Amino acid sequence: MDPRHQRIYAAIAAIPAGRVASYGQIALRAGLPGRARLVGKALAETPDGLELPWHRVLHADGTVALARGSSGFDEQCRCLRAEGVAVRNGRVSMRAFGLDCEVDLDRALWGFD
DNA sequence: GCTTTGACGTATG
DNA sequence: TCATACGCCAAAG
Repeated sequence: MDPRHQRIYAAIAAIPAGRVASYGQIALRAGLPGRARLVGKALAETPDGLELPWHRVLHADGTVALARGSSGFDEQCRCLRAEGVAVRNGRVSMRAFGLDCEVDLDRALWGFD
């Protein structure tokens, strides 16, 4: 297994439930600054059997990673909501649920950014 | 080797 | 909010 992918998977696995992170943040934690696309690559090629909270990985602006309307999109939203993350119209408030942000449910649910 | 193609990010307009 | 441009780099053909 490519050690870079291992670092990426480890970084993703380290995201606590109820929180989300962007591809860029994952790349950073994996020691690959600026290699966000590589994170997407790794996720797209996640080996079977490896359980990863991939649904906690979003775009930098908080939009859900997968395309709206795709099956993956629905599942990602479902998993996030199951963990208490507020998904509104295909996007999450990074201010409220991002890794190093204070969780502010009121603000997240009210929809302020 | 070169080109195309991404589960991306930032900067602009 | 949406679109474009550009940087980035690995994999596939």
